[in-house]
Amino acid sequence: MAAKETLFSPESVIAMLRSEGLRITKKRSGIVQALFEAKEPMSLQEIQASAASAGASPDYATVFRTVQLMEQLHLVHKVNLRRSCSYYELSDPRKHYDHLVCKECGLVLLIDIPCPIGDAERKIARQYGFRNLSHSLEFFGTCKSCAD
Amino acid sequence: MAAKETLFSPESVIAMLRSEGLRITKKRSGIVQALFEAKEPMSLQEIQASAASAGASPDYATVFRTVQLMEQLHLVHKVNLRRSCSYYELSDPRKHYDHLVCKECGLVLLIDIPCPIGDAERKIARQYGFRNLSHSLEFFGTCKSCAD
DNA sequence: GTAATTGCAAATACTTTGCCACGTA
DNA sequence: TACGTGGCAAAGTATTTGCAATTAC
Repeated sequence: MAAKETLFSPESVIAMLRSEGLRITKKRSGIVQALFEAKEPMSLQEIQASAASAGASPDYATVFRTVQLMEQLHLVHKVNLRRSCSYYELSDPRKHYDHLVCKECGLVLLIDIPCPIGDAERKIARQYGFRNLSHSLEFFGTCKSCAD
Repeated sequence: MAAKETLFSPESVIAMLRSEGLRITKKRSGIVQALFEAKEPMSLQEIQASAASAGASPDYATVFRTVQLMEQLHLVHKVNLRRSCSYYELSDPRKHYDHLVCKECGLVLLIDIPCPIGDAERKIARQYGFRNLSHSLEFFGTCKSCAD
């Protein structure tokens, strides 16, 4: 583990992949880029489409394998949108990725609350003996337009 | 909506299903029973297996449809375990179902923190104009035994 | 040049539906 | 009896893998 956290950017992620002995290809860069441009969690198909429109045109299997790799390296994680496929987003350890989801229309908003979880997280880590805690927090409800 | 919350038990869930005009069968009772006996969120397969070992032997499709029904009635919900299939657990409206998951071995613990989310939930509801908010909160980390 | 990576296509897994026999109310 | 429910089997969707061609280093 690094003594000092490096900046979390496409470049730093690429550097991390490289330092794992992985090769940097146009496809992989495109996938990393797509994840960084995301406004909300993406399905593998969405990642593929975004990477495609940015010049790289990775095969679906390539997206799958790259995301899987990044997941193992804790660079991305799955988000629960209560849908039928998996959604992924970056895991910047210094950021919160908490979401607000409309159960009716599927709208997904990224919310930046002053995170009431930090304290609880530390408490839980201590109490249960867990390390490297992160969390996944999603709120589900009915948005304004759908309430009408 | 009932003026007074009834006890959340297999019987009350059965009663709710009945009051929706649904028929109570051995299969459905078995599925409800399985969910109540669960120590952690269950996949459809696990629900099926549990119901089977308790005497009912519902078809997978039956489990799927029953759980889907219960989900629509807000009696169960999906939980994000960052795995490839869906996991379900009961939705007792008076309880929190927050989880602590080990990323290494898959251990899942139900934690009962004094819920620091309630306040945030109300704040978010107001700020974003959402109604009927509920949330899903999971902590991911490395458990004590896996840290060795 | 060597070994990792990619695309293709197939295999697997999970989810969802149609239809008729069956059982509950 | 009437209509909701269950099982079977198939269809639909998402995930995962094998292998030969390709490409980064």
